[in-house]
Amino acid sequence: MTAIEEMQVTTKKETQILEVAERLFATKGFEGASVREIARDADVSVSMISYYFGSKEKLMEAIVLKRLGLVKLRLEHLLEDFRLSSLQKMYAVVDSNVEDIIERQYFQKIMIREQCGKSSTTTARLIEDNRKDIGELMRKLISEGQRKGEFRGDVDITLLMMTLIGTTNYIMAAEKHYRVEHDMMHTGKQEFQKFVTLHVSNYIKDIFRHVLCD
Amino acid sequence: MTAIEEMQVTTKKETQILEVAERLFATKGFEGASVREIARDADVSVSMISYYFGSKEKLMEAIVLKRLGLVKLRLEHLLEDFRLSSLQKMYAVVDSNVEDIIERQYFQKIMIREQCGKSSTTTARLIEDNRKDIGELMRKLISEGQRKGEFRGDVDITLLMMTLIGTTNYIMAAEKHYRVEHDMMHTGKQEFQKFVTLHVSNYIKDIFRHVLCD
Amino acid sequence: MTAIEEMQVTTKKETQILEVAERLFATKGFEGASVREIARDADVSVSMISYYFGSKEKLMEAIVLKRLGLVKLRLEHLLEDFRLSSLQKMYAVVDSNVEDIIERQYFQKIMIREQCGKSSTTTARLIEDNRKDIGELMRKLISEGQRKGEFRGDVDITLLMMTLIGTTNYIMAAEKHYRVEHDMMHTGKQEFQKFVTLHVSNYIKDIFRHVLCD
Amino acid sequence: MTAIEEMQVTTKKETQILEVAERLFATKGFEGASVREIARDADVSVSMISYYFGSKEKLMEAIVLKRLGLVKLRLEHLLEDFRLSSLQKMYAVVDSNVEDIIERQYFQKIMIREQCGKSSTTTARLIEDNRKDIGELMRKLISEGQRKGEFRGDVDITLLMMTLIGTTNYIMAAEKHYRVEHDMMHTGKQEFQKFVTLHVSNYIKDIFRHVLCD
DNA sequence: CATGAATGAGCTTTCATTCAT
DNA sequence: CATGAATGAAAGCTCATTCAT
Repeated sequence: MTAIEEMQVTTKKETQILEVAERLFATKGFEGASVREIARDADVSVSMISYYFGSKEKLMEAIVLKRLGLVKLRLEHLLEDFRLSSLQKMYAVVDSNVEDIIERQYFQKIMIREQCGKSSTTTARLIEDNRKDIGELMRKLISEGQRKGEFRGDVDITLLMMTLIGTTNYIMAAEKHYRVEHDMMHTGKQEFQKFVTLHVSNYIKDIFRHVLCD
Repeated sequence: MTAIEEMQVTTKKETQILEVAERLFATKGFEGASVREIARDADVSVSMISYYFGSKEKLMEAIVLKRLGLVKLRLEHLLEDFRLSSLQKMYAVVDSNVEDIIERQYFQKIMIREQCGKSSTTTARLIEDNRKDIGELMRKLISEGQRKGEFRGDVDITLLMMTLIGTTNYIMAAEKHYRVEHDMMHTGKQEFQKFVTLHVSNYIKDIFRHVLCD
Repeated sequence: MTAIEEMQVTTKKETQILEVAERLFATKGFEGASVREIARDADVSVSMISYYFGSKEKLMEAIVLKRLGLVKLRLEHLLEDFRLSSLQKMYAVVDSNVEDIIERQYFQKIMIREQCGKSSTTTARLIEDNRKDIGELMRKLISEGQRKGEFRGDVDITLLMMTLIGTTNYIMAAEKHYRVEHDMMHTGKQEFQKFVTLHVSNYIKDIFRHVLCD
Repeated sequence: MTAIEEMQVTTKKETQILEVAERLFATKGFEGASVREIARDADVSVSMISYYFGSKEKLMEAIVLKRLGLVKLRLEHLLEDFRLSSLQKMYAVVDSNVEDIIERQYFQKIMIREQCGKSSTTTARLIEDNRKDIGELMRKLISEGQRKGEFRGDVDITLLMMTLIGTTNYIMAAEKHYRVEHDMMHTGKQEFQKFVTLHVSNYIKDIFRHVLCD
C-alpha cells in the first residue's frame, strides 16, 4: 500500500457501501431501503454496515456529512473571489447549485426526503445546520450587492434560494416528465444532463436577474 | 338517523384512517409509517386497514386518488372560464396551486416522496397520469395565450410549472427555515399560512408574468 | 367459553410460554435461552412472545412476578395463625420453603442466577423488594418468639434464613450429586422429592432449633 | 530480563483475560458476557481470546481448571496434618471454604451458575469430577472422626457440606441484602470481608459441631 | 360488518470466529 | 506471536396480513 493510498481514510468497501446506500436511500427512502439490500448491492456482507458505520442511521449521517461539507466549502471560496461582481457571484451560485443537483441526484433526493420528515433525527440536524450556514453566506452576498447598488433593496433572499433549490430539485425528481415534455425520452444520460444544466441554469439566472435587479 | 347520515357514520372510520395515514405517510414515508401506528392514531383496530382498503399499498392509492381527482377537476373548470384573460387564468392557476400546496401540506409531501422513488408502483403511475393530464391542460392555456398575443412564443411551460410546484413544495418542506428567516417562529399556523399564501403567490405571479410576457 | 374459563386471565398459549420459559431460563440462563427456542418448545411462533409479553425481558418479569406473589401471601397467612407456637411457626416456614424450593426447582434456579448478576434490571428489583418484605415478616416472627421466651435473644435471623434458602437451593442445584451420594441415582422424581423434602426439612429444623433455642 | 520474567511478560495478557472473563462470566453469565466485552475490559484485541484459548468455551474451562486444582490440593494437605483432631480439621475445612467463597466471589458465582445448567458441557464435567474428589476426601475425614469417637455415627456428610457451601454462597450472592440487614451498607470491602469471614465461619462451625458431635 | 388472535417473513444488530498479513 | 478486517449465523423484535368468530 503506497503512502497516498494510505491517506484515503475510506476503504474500497466503505466507498461501495456509501455509494449504494446513497442510491437506495434516495430511491426507496431511509426505511424503505434495508441494510440487507444495501449490502447485497454493494457486494459485502450485511455485518459490514454495522462494522464500518456503527448502524444504519450512522451510515446515513456519514453520507450527508460527506456531501454537505463540500457544498459549503465551495460556496465560501466562490464568495471570496473579489474579481467577480455581485451578480456574477450570484450567477456562479446558480451554476454551482444546478450542477450539484443535477449531477448528485441521489443525494438531492435524500435531502428532499429528509426535509419532509420530522426534524428530530441527527441527520435532520446536520442538514438544518448546513442550511443555516449557507443562508448566512447568501445574506452576505446579497448585502454586498445591495451596498454596491447592483441589487434592489427589498430582495427576499430566502424565497430566491428556495426558487433555485426547489425548482431544480423538482426537475430532477420529475426527470421522466421533463424528458417526455422535451422529447428527450431516449437521450443519453450525459447529453441530457448537459442540456438540462445549461437550460435550467439560464432559465433561473434570468429569474434571478429579474428579481434582484429589475 | 337518515340514510345519508348513516352513510357518513359507516364511513367515519374510513375517513379517520385516510387522514391519519396521509399525515404519517407524509412525515415518515410509506415504509416508515406502520399500519399499527396508523391504526392507533386513527383509533381503529389494525385489521381495519386491510379490511377497508385491502392492503397498506391500496390505502396509499386511495389517498392519492382522492386528492388528485379534485385538483384536475378544479383546473378544468378554471380554464373554461371565458371571462378571464390568459394571464388572469395563469394567475388563478398559481393561486390555486399555492393554496393547495400550503393547505394540503401532508399530501404534497407524499407526492414529493413518491417522485423520488422508482416509478413502478401503482401509486407512481397514478401520479404520472395526473401530471400528463395537467400538462395537457396547461399547454392548451399557453397556446391560447400565445394565439391571443398575451404570451411570448418561446415559453417553456414545463419549466414554468416546475418552478411553481417545486418552489412552493420546497417552501413548505423547509417551513421551519422559512419561519426563522422571516421572524415567524411563533406565528400561529393559520396566520402563517395566510401570510405565506399571499407572499408566495405574488412572488411567483411576478416571475410568471416576467417569463410569459416580458 | 364459560364464565369460569373467561376468568382465567392467561390463555393456554400464554401458560405454555411461561412454563417453557421458566425451564429454559433456569437451565440456560436468561441470555442463554433464546426466544426462538422458547417458542419452539412451547409450540408457538416466535412473535407470540412479543405479542403476549412485550419482550423477552418482560417475559422474565412475568415469571418472577407470578411466583413471588404467592410466596409472600402464604407466609403472611402462616404467621397470622395464633394456634401455633413461635417455634412451630418457624418449623412451618422451613417446611414451606423446603417444599417450594424442591417442587419449584426451575424458578429457584432463576432466582439463584439473578442473584449472581448485577442488580440493575427490573427483575432484580422485583426480587429485592420481595426479599425485603419476607425479611420484615421474619423479623416479626423472631421478635414474637423472643418476647415469649421461646427463642434466644441474640439470634441472627438473616444468617438463619440464608442457611435455609442457601442450603436448600444448593441441594437442588446439585441434585445429581445428592442422588449419587445417597444411592438414589435411579429413584423416580416423585419419590426422590418426597424423600428429600422430609430429610432436608428435618435436618434444617434441627439446625434451627439449635440456633434459636439451645 | 530473565527467562522467568519473560514468561510472565508473555502471559500477562493471558492473565488479564482470565481475570476479566471470570468477573464477567460471574456477573453476566456465560452467554451474557461477550468476547468483545471481555477483550475491551482486558485491553486486548478480540481475536486474542480465540488465539490464546481456542474459543470462548475453552476460556471458561481454563478459568475453572485453574481454580479447582488449588482447592483440592489445599484440602489434601490439610487432611494429612496429623497434629489436628478430626473436629479441628473440620473447622479448618470450614475456614478454608468460607475464605474461598468470600474472597473468590466471582469464581463461586460461576460455579453456582454452572450447577444450574445442564451437565453436558465440558465445564460441568470438570466441576462434577472435582466434587466427587472433594466428597471422597470429606468422607475419609468423617470416617476418621467416627473411628476416633469424635463424631456421631449417623452423620450425613453430603448435607453438611451443602450447608457449608450453600449458605456461604448464598450470603455472597445476596451480599447487598446481608449488608442492609447488618447495617453495613457503606462498610469498605476489606473490612466487610473480614467481618463476614469471621462471623459466618463461627456460625457454621457451631452448626457443624452441633450436627457432628451433639 | 368488525376484530382480536396469531403468524411467517423480514428487519437491524451483535455474535464468536477465521484469516491474511 | 499478534491483529484488524471480514463474515455467516443467529439474536430479539416488528412488520403487514390472515382468519375464525
